[in-house]
Amino acid sequence: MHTFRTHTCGQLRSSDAATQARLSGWIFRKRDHGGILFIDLRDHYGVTQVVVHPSRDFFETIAKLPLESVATFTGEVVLRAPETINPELPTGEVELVADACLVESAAEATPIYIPCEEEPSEDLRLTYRFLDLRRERVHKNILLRSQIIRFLREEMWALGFNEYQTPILTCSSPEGARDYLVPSRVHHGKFYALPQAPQLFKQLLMVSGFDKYFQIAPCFRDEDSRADRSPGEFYQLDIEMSYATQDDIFAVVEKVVGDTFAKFSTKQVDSAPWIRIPYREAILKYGSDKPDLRNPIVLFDCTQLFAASAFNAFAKAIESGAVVRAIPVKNIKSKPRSFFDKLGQYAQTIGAKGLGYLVWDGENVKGPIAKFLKPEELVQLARMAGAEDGDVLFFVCDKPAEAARIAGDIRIKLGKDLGLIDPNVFKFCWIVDFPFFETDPETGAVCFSHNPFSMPQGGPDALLNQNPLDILAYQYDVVCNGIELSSGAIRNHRPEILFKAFEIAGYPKETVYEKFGCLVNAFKYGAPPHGGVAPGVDRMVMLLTDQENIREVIAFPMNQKAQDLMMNAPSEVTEKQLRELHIQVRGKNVVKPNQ
RNA sequence: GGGGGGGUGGCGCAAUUGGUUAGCGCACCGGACUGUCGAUCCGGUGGUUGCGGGUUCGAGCCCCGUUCCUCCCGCCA
Repeated sequence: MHTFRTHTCGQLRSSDAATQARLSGWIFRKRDHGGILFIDLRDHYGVTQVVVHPSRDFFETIAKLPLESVATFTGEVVLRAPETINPELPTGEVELVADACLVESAAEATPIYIPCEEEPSEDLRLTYRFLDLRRERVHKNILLRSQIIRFLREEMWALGFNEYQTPILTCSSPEGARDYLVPSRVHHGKFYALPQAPQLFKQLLMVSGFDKYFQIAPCFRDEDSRADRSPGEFYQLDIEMSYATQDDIFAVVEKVVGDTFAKFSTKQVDSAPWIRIPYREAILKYGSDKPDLRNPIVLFDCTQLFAASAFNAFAKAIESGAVVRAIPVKNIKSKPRSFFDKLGQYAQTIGAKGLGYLVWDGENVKGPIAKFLKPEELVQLARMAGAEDGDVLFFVCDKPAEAARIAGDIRIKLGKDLGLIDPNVFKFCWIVDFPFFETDPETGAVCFSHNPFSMPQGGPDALLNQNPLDILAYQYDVVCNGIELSSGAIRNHRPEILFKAFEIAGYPKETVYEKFGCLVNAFKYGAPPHGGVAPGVDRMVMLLTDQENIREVIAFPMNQKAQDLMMNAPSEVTEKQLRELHIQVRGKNVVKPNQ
């Protein structure tokens, strides 16, 4: 009688030699020598080599058993001969010599070969996600996600925050993203909505006196996806604090997010406090409100210089409202003509009318637009850019928003193409001082630029006495390596300021009550000043695992068209279900009864 | 809604830019092999090149339509 200890496939070491062990797992790889069979047995914890000798009665069975079948082996842990040690494996100094074997579950040939290094197509991976998740890279991502979420909770608890749950079935909110609607069976013709964020609830918790709230909160938005934005649903580390200033909130995020990045990555992480960049400065210098600060290129404006220049293409555009943004790049004069041509072509594909440039070459300044500029203008540009021999200035001329977008895009492309971006650092920044109002590009009327519930800087006085377009909000974003991690704000907890703000945006008091009655009502009964922030969990994990796509860090993601290919969601429902919900579907996608 | 890229055996890719029988690696099947670890060696099965039409002596490649995936713009307070 042997006594077997059950081990994981990542566990056995040389110290376990000569003991009896039981291992269960998937048959990851087989090496069949006819006279001896090696099996790499895999589970969540690792891989261990199992040796099967031909004298065993299960030898033939195992030799023919397809990969990815699940089996349990028992036998002796044996120290490997020195020349057969596998230094790649933590378990590589030993192997299990199988005495007995039980096939737990024979597999069919899998559509995805689990040890493969090439990426299977997205469709296939999502349809067979349960197999895709067996692959080491994705499996590790999901495990790391779990560990990160645990760490985030521990950090929040350590700072005195408590986690509270908020409803998943709530009411549709008139602002923001499209809602996912859920029809009510009991209330004919009425709908719940899934929360875009627990925004109102966390503010109401502040009114109720829970002064330090957090939640790993699911959020639902019916908007189109991007590589860093999963369709339908995502998770936020939702945070709200009473009596907090903007600096207090920043300190919490710098601690929690900073610690998390330091713990789960070997990359260099900015120490607190992180750089703060006013919104308008970010648009000017980086062409974006989510700048990648690893990229050394910093844009600047040279509208005035070109307005007075003899370069009519720009001068005329400037007369009708265009601006000129310069993109300075160090030491690329030796790039071939094709480099500049291709960049110009790229600029056109993203909507630029052209891409002028100047090359500082020794004593001369060359380039297609050089002949239109006077020597003193070139000197002035060189001074503005700090341009020296070898440097190049690219120019984008367009309406302000377009010029910023295009120049920002080219800045990013140059950063990537020229290898200017250090892959081994995380660069954080706060984007602050968002404008409270903006003009609607279509109607020209004043409207909220971002979040109507944030506190205007300067309070009621600013609302009464300042030009609305000059008013800034206590509103901020956290950006890391060009990815927006989080938005937040100090909230407007005073009804009279809220009413005034909505009045400027053209809404009467009644509208505020109608749309946001619950919040305003709650604020009437004594509301603490409060503010918060909500770093995106998926995006943090994405950055920490160096993934280009957010699907890589979500166990069961939907595809770009918001379909779950594995579960076949969304799906048609029966007529009975629809009848109960008082819903009639136009068109043909209705399943007949009893299906 | 718009723009870019893509769809070739089960999987990942190629096809000298319109030219012979559509190749390669992995997986799979059969055989050999007692120390491999992405085992190796020998042999084999498997393709209506997403779908429909067109141009041509000839189409995986060109044209038109359509569909699916992906990236981006719009959108995401």
